[in-house]
Amino acid sequence: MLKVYNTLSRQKEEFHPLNPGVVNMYVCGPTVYNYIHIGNARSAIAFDTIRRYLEFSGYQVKYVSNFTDVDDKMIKAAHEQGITVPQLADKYIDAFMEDTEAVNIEPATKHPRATENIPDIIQFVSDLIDKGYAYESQGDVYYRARKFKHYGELSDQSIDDLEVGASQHVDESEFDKKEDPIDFALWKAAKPGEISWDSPWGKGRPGWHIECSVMSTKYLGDTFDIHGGGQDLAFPHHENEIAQSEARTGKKFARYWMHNGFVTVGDENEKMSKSLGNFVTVHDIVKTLDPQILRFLMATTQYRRPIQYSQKNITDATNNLNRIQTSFENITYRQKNAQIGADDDIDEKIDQLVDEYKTAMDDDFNAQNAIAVVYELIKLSNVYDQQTSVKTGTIKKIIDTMKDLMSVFGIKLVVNELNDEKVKSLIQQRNQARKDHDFELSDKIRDDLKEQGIIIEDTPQGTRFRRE
RNA sequence: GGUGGUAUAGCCAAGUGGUAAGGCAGAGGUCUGCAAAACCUUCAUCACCGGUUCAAAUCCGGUUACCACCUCCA
Repeated sequence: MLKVYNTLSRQKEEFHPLNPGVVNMYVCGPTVYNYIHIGNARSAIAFDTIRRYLEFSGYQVKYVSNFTDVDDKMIKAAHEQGITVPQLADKYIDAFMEDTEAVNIEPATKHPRATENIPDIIQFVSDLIDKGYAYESQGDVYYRARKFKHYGELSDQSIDDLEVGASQHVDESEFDKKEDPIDFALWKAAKPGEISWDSPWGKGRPGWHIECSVMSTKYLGDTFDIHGGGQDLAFPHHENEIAQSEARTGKKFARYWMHNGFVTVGDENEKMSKSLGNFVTVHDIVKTLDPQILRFLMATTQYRRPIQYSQKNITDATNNLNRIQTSFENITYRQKNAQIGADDDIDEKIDQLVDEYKTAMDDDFNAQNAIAVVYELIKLSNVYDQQTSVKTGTIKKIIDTMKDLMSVFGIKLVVNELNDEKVKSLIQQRNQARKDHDFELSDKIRDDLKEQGIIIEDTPQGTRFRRE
């Protein structure tokens, strides 16, 4: 039985989707004014891994993730680069797709953009005004936070304890337009020259939170199963989404709220963020780092835990992934000279490991425990590999299981085919030299191949080789 | 000030009452012509203080440190 930590209740709950067998989930995507940094990637990887495990468990998943393609930062960045807001959005949405593909993130079922849903947003805001939850003020529209009786429940804040302006990011000029300082903008009047859309309140654009309420309910229904995002979005973004959506529909909005932990940098474990300027973009990092390693590091850390981005952690991840990959290639090689049939006791042990893996992941996607099970499978495989007699059926089961379990983490295990005739002939020469006890020559051939990045290993089944 | 989170070996990290998973790094060994890969062995009393209990990393009370959020953030 899958259990999920629900931020709303602050405990693990049994997971039962609204419609049996189907999971509808929405994950807050980025504001597309820059390349995504590895903190954004962590969030995307965490929820992609969750999605993959849900699918592995037999659910059909509808996954919606938005692009926020208009807001103050977009307008500012477009102005600085001398391009329009839509041009800026297109540029970084393309980059997003490229970067997320590199770390093997499945495209969402739907990637809606805020600017493609302006009529729905205007309708949504109008509905809130009609219901008395929102009011127009000098071309802006604000939400009466205090009127929504559940306000603060997600972040466990009582309205009176919210210290207005504590983050020092509030625009002072807004206070004059609000009935109450905790009210938040649904619609913002355009300043001269800014991108805008016509609305009943004059020319303007959506506020920050509204687009997620509109797009999630539009594509997934008034009530859906999982809403995810980074921990920093719980307040105010998700709190406001709940207030907007439930005030409008009178129904429960998201049923399970899931928040991923941060990527931190430096000895102080400081949060990586665009505003602090201490970020590394995926775009840059994949130039020097195999994206699979980044994916492995992030997917095998439990999603609520922080991840320290450090050379040490990258090195560890590299070593671990190499170990899995090498074991996979070795057992694949061992199919040579395997006999027809299966070893039932080994097959049974593999089934047990798969069960342990599921138990781990069913516990709020405990990837740390799950990957520990994969290491047990690796060990089992390595030991089996060295038996004098092995069976094709069991080897196939090992290979398939490794692939399946790793693909949940977004890691593709493939054998790097090396069909270089020159290499093969060098290996033949080397083996002849070894037969002749000309170890000087055989070692030279091995060293030369190593310089080309090809590793030679002698086994009882022959000489196997792989790329470094 | 309010709220949430974290503190386990050199590093990463699991573990919510029964005597510390796993990985990396390190040490020793086996296999090998030598290697490589692999396997085996080895490596901690769990931030601090007090309490409950036959028994606590795990529960309770207190202390300390760090991180995050409190309308820009994944």
